[in-house]
Amino acid sequence: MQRTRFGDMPCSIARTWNVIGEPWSPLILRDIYVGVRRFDDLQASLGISRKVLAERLAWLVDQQVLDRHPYTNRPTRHEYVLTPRGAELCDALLVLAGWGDRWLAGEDGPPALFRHRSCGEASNVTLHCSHCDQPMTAADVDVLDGPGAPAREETP
Amino acid sequence: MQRTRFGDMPCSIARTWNVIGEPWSPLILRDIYVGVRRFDDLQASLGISRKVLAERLAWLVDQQVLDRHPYTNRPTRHEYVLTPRGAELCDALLVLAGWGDRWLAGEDGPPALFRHRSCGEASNVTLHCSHCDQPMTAADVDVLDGPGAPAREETP
DNA sequence: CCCACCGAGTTCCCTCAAGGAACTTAGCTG
DNA sequence: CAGCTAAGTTCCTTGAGGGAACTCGGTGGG
Repeated sequence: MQRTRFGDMPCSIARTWNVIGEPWSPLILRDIYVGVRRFDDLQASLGISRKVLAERLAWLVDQQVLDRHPYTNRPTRHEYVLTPRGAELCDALLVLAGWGDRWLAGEDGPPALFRHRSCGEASNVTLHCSHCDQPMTAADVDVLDGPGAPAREETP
Repeated sequence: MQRTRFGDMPCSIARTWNVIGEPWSPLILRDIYVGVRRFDDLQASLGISRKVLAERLAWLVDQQVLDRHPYTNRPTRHEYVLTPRGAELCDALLVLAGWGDRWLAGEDGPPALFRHRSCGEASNVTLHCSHCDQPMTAADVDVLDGPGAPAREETP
């Protein structure tokens, strides 16, 4: 929850940022993605303030990125799991991680490897076009107004 | 610059977040990517405080994501352009935008379309494995320690 | 020559969120 | 009953975000 609300902007990047743009949010998702699912475990793993963690989790549940469900009654205890929405966000994390691996890893090399289960190799993600299946990066793209674009001034 | 420094964590997501995780950073990159390159234009386009914009631009230049170079002397004026590092970050923005398009666009549809220049179609990005070229998402991945992982305790 | 103007910041002040530590609550467990 | 544990919640301090006004160097007009 930053000062300016990004969620109302006519821009999918801004809206996405509104959901996961606060500090800690992507790291919380990362931890849940790799299997750290409980409040105290998350707090210990991240070193985050309990207050902020509680706020973030509530927000992410509210945004339908996470689901809070009990893993035991007697006593009732909850854990946080990814929703389909949240799982797709992890794809974006994979790309961010790839960028960090490429540009920020330093001499030691990347701190984590991603093994593609179906081919068994540690690899990185590359971006392809959903239409022609060929590689596609931001440099190969023209940005056009979409149907949800704000109305424009008539040609001046 | 958030309170906790993410840049020192042994995690490429955290390190990447340290570079672009503050509010506004991805929107600044987006604007520069689509051609808004000057201070006042960015300020007007984003509605950001001039103070924060100046801070962010300086930080992004410092992180080698942007380059500040003069587009005219007499009087000296500067514009901000993407470095190769920054251009690759825009790939990640494309993925974030895709997620926003899919989950947050609402009835009006996405506010922007991305046309793949080589095939001419408006499309989205999908993630593929850099090794086997097949589709690859976070759900198909095992996360392993990499060479830059912190040393672990001996097996307890 | 003087004044207004423009781009690109910088300074000042206020508010609100991040961080930390301590406290709470509900239900086991010995 | 005392203590423990998971999962928050409360309180306080500090510092970043936001806005508005100010600065600075150069330019162009009268």
